[in-house]
Amino acid sequence: MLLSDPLPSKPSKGEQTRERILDAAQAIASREGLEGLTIGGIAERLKMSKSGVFAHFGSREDLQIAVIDDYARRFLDAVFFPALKQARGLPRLTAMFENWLDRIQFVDIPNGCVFVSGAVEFDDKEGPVRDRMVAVNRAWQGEMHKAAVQAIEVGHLSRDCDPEQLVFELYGLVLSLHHDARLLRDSRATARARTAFARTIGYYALPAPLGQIKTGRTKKFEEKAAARLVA
Amino acid sequence: MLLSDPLPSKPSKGEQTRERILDAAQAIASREGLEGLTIGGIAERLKMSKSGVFAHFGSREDLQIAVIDDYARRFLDAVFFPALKQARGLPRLTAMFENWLDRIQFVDIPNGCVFVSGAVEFDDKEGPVRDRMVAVNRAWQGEMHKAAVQAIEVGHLSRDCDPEQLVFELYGLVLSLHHDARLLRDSRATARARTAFARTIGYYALPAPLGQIKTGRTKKFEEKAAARLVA
DNA sequence: TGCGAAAAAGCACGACCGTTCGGTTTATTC
DNA sequence: GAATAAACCGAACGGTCGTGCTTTTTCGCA
Repeated sequence: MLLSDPLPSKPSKGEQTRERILDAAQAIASREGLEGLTIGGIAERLKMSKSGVFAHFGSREDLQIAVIDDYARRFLDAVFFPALKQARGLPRLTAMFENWLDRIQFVDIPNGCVFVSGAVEFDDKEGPVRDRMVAVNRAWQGEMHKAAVQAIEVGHLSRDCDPEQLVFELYGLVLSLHHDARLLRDSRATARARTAFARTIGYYALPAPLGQIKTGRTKKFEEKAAARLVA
Repeated sequence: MLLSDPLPSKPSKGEQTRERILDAAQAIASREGLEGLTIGGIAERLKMSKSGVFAHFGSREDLQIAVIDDYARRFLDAVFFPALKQARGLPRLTAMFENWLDRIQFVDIPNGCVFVSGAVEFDDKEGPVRDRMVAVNRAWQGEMHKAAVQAIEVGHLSRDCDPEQLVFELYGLVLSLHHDARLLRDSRATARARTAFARTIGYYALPAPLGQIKTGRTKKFEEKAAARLVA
């Protein structure tokens, strides 16, 4: 990948501001939730007119959906795809969780997580926004599930381990972290999530090679991860 | 406790409708969240005028706080106080979690949980509503913590068990249950939470008396619990 | 039964919401 | 540089929100 993206040769004016709008919307939705996202709020932040902002999306609903997609893209870019560089099994599963923790700690704790707030806001509101919310959620849980299955297949985790059960528990750790860190402002929450992850994995891990599995968190890895989070 | 409460001899008309308002507010806040709670919505549901509803609370904020307090009272009545009838240690801790699961399954899954939605809605909004939300949350986590400490003291759980860590993990199970059951509509979530609870407790439990500890869930207990949930 | 107080209603206000529309400015293409 | 298209603005509409005021209805009690 080159420094200057060659594919879209000239990002037109409209696409440029569309990106700026999406950025602003992302920032607002993080703090106020998808329901707190208003056209006027974006316009004020961007010093544009409401109608100017509105014209880029057919409706507020389409804007909310675009924010969800945008958030999902950033999330997967920072959490999932880098983990694919790790070997199948526990290294990859661990990398996914660790990247997730980093993302939560450095991005979602200060700003708020659209997955978490959106899940609560739309769990009872039928419609296309909810549908998209469910879709991206299932996609991420599906990747976690796949990684867990691979960890069983390669012999890192016991065959007694139910992958869906494991995903359920890991997801709960992140939700509890989000809850304690944001509502209760407990700075020890991240450490607790990490401790619980180790204990949970340790329970399902096959005893023999447990201590030998490398998680792939080298110094260079850490640096790259930190750089990704900024973007 | 008698069938007819003797203390407030005559519930005045005002207090009666205040209760009706609180009931309606509870129902709406469960589905729409505390931010979706509107004076007009309550008035419509109760076939009253907006101003008639408004007069019972000085402001919308006070109404939201009243809803939080009311929800906390019902929650503790259904989940916490009945568990105090169980012996200290694992029986009581287990009863608290099981009552919590029942509450989630039969009340919060269909309607939505104010603790969960409120935590997300107000984790970034400074003010008295957030403060109250934090207070009731700390109170409940504090009771869980106390029960965990007692379980260690009486020798049901290992001294290596960090009570705060345990509360963190149990809270996560309930959050994950709420997430999967409400957003993804996965009916197996309750079973997963129960499985994870057993595994977590099993990890910290002292090996010797584990199988002998009674959880106190007799048939009569189940009937009483079911009756409580209706109220 | 009547009277004072409490409760509810009626009405209006200012603020903000998403959305529409006609006109103006800016960018892109020949 | 002119012609065409895309981008943007400003004003306005209908609607909902919380919240004050004033009036009417209803309740509770002597």
